[in-house]
Amino acid sequence: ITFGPSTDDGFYYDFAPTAERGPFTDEDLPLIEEEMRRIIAADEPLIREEWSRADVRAFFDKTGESFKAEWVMELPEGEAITMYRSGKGDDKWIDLCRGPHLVSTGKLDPQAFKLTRVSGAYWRGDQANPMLSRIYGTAWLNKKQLAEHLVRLEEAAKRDHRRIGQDMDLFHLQAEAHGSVFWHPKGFVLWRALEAYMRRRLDAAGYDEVKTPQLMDAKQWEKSGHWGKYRENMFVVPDEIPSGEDDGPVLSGTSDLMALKPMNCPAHVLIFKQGITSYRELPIRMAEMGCCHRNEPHGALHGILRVRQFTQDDGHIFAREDQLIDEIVAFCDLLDSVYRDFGFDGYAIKLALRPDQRFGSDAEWDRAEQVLRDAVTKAGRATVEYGWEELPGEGAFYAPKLEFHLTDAIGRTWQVGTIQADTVLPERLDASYVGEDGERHRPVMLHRAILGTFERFIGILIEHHAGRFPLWLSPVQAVVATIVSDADDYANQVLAKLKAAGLRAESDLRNEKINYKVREHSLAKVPLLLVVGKREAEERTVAIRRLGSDDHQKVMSVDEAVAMIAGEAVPPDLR
RNA sequence: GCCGCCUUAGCUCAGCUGGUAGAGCAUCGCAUUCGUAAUGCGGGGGUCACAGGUUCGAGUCCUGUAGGCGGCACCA
Repeated sequence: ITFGPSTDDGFYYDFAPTAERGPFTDEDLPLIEEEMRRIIAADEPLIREEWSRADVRAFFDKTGESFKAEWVMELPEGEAITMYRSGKGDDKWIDLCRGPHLVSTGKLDPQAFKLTRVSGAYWRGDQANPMLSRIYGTAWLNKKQLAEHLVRLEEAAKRDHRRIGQDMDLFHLQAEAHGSVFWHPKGFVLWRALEAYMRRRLDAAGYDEVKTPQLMDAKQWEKSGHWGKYRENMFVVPDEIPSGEDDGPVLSGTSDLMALKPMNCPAHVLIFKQGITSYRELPIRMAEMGCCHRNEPHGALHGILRVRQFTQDDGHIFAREDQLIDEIVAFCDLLDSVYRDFGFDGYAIKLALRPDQRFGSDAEWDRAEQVLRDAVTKAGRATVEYGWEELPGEGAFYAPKLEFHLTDAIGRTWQVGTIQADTVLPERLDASYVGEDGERHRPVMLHRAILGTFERFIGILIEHHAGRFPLWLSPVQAVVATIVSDADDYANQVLAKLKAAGLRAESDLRNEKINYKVREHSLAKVPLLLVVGKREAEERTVAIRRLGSDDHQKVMSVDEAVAMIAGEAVPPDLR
């Protein structure tokens, strides 16, 4: 049984495995390709026919194609249904398809397609249904286009953050802490640059930074609603290990339970609830570089883009209804400015609407969704350039979400930033402020993040820049490389001046040819190479080579060079 | 979690149908002081992911486990 929708760069077919014929494997692909070429070579006409729904149903019942039989019954009754037919005798083939098709199989270029992979996919995208065997392929007008496409894929693979993370010694992952990142010194330099930058931006935007507990009593998670809706994904521990028996931790029984926080919002509400808040104090913008744990399904983990322990640049804005639009617009502008500073000109904005499983009334959801919609429109970003679309059913259980997406090296999109208008959690956790009228009112809580998580954002940043970070983010900004050992002392002086200027610099005094050093530091993606030989040592100069520029070295005095580099290395928000 | 594939030296990989492990780079040592993308020679380095099994004999075959990759499902 086949279904063949097209994808961005090709097509896929789903097959229902049978008792005799299990799921397809990689080994099947060449055989199937060969068969496809044979069909193309046969140059069979593809004939369109119109059938009644009942006839189609009867046909698939007869051939035992139960999935198609099920499918066809959902097409409109009175309309003609198109079937395509080709071949004769043993090769006879007929199938349900909306079309259109080529007039004949021979119109295809037999060398311009390739089957790329097999995978499983649930029938109708539902985990409760049987799994079909899916074959992906890519198809082009001619052999040359196909070859170019395959080269593009190879190029993209080189930008993979996992590849670059290893090559540049930024981080690693290992089974003993599966789903959590080991940040190496160079990777953590990036992290710290990001963190320092975000902290400055948030300070300037009127946020107050806080720090909240990793572990909280399960009862608190029950109140917030996470225990009911999210427990599967939470790491739970007993708050006391029973003594006397050395049977190890007990996760049931009389011990009270604690849970590692999967998000920071409830803790922020608890801070908000300390004391009494006046309407005059709103909005309160609370920020936290919050480390969270989520027990994600194994198959969901992906490099550092989807992990089980991560740190969010989280924040919650407690606001009055009349402040919401302005706050959301201000957030959109802040986020835009941040993304641009990191070199992302393009990103997509989606509005994720109420899911089936949710808290709160329909009226609240109507309002919350409309506030987000209005704010994006007011910010001028509900447009095609921003890939604006609404996603029914994709919201969080407590609030609709604006999602901000960036794209990885091979074109997959990842949600990074978000802002969510939530009335449910303030209600459940009984957060209130005193209004102008002296009465208690519920604030709206805007959950928001710009980077999303440091892990994912750094992963995307790596792929976006292919490891060639802007100077202010580069783990190693400059290397002073000597040509002869007579220049060692001078090189050390240059290095000291770079470090005194606050730059991340290293020296390379090894007894190696300059060609070797240039190659090595270029491959390591060091943005600036300061070459010093006998001549520079005598003249107190350096020859600067920029990454990627072939032999356009500039010679200048050390002080001039240090001042220039220090100027370029200033983070964009401080320029 | 589901489907398929993968796991050999620090890295990238080779090891035919089972006969007891190899290369390049990296590392270490020696020589070389050489002006913008790889200087030469030599040395060291592996329980072949882990645990069982089949076999006279397993990197190679089988089973299980753990990771990884590509999808699917999930993503508060």
